Amino acid sequence: MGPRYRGTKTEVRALAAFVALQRAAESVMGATQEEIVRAGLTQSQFGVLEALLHLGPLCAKDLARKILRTKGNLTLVIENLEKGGLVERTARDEDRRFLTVALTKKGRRLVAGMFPRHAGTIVKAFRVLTADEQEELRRLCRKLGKAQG
Amino acid sequence: MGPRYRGTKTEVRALAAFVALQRAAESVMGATQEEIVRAGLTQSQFGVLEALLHLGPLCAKDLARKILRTKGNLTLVIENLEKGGLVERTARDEDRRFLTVALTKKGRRLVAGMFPRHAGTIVKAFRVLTADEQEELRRLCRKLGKAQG
DNA sequence: GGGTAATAGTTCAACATTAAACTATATGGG
DNA sequence: CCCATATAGTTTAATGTTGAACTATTACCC
Repeated sequence: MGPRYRGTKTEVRALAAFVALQRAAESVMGATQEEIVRAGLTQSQFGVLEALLHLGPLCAKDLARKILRTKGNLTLVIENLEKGGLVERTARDEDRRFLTVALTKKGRRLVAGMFPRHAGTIVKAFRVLTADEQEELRRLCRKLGKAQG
Repeated sequence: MGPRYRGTKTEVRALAAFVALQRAAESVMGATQEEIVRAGLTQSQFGVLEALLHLGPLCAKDLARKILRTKGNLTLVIENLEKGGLVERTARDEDRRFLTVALTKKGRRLVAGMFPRHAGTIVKAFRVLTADEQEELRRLCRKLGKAQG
């Protein structure tokens, strides 16, 4: 009903890019969602397991940064993973403020088993882009992501 | 500690692009977060107001699609906006299953007042990219987003 | 027309998420 | 050593989010 907002070309360009960016990210995330739910995990839980698989044991703070959540949230996520016997945490001796979170055998088996299908889903989603386009997208996104914290 | 997962080139390329995509989206969202919180809104609430400002009155289902949330969630988001006197909903006469959600004067004033700064934040975040890069990013993201739902 | 399927929205319970206050540990300068 | 400061993690309250079951309305079709 009301008159639409009309921005400058610069604004329109950035806003359009931003909307597309959000939707693309949501779209690919949605594609991976089903497998994760089927395994009885949340996105955050899977994100933690995946990070531990690829990077080895990490402290909670690093995990929070990796999966883009708050510290407070990580406490719960790790707790729930621990209840499921998928990770274990131990205080670090050098600095007892830190916890080292590591995969258990069961956790490693689970996430390692899920990963090929997970990667396949993402590959499939990205197949609408050529290899060069994927690399260009990555380059542009990295520039954008690095610009802030 | 365990050996890192080593995927094929194709997998590595798609996964790297996906991670960068998520982080870029999070990064820009984070930049806009502060203004939204300061206005006493959530991301979802602001998303609804923004959609209504740009597109005019919409039904809850369309709003859900726009802001990438579930119907059930929209019930609450709209309810909270209504409590704040920012939107009003009226049953549509042609089809009484539909609600028409529209901005009130107060709601319009709020979101229209916020928008320039909001747009400015996004423009600023995207300034690390040239105009051409922004358009290329948009093109790639749209391809990716359209591929699924 | 009446029954069936489809669609819009609501409700509800379970859970996730955040921000802020808090505890515990470490660091560094006087 | 002691105090101030910083950092990692936890707790708590408020709120957001989802998915599934539910109601209400409409569309379709025999």
